[in-house]
Amino acid sequence: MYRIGELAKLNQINADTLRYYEKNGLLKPSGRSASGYRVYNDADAQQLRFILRAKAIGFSLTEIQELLEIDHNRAQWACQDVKGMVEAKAVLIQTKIDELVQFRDSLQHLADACCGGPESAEHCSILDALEANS
Amino acid sequence: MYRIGELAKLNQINADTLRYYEKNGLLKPSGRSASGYRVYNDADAQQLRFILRAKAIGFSLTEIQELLEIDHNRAQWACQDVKGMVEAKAVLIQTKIDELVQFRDSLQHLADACCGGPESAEHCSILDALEANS
DNA sequence: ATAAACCTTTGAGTTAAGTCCAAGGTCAAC
DNA sequence: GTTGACCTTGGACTTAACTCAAAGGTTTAT
Repeated sequence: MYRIGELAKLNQINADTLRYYEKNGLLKPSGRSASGYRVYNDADAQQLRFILRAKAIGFSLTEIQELLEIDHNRAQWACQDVKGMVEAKAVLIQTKIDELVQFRDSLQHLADACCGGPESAEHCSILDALEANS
Repeated sequence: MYRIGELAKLNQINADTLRYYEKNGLLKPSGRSASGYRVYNDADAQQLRFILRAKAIGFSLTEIQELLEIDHNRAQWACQDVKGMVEAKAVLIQTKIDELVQFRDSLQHLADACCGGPESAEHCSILDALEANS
């Protein structure tokens, strides 16, 4: 049994984050104390670790909600559903990687063409490239 | 001489975006018509292309503002200042790429271990991995 | 008995880069 | 002389995932 601050500290997050997760349907404490304090049990703590692990992997909170729903009703889902979600996410990430690689290459291209010296930037090739008509 | 809608259309952006750029000090129209309409000249149009090109490369509007400032005062800056900015940005992007590659590998790892079949997810290795204690 | 450290709720603020809306003024065509 | 397309301003809204503040109640230690 944990109080909110305790559970937060154990997982190195902010108590506000736990309230936020509750408001968004990700983690509801199993009970409340007589005075209204949130009380989390071990199952709650485990679910929180599920959430944080999935987040670290890169899932959004909305996606995590879907994963939790599946996890709580495993019998009603097929392995391929879950694998499909993960693979779709992988494709998205790959797209993002490709974009960034292209971006990095553009930058590298600009930097490579620049003398990089202490001279005035009057004729800087980088600025010229950005100025260029066309 | 262009009016806001004209310049926007030519560059395939929204007129609101031009007003937003003005508010944020990126592009001030060189004048106003008698009735208060924004009037952009060719130099303005060229600066807009500078902005859009830098944005396509991946710079944030704040960074573009810095680039513009340098561009407008080239004599006061050295090539190495500009090159430094570009290279710093490249390092940041590389870091982001590394993170995403790691994320993608994590996902791939999960997906590879999953049978992906039409069977119930009762014993899905992906969900198990997220559930795992430790 | 009181101070410190915790908890409660509601609601607003944060970042980035726009996008949309309302209420109204202007311009060109027919 | 009146549509319709354009323009003006100010301000609110969007997404994601928190984070903070205010005003007050509870618990724990001294």
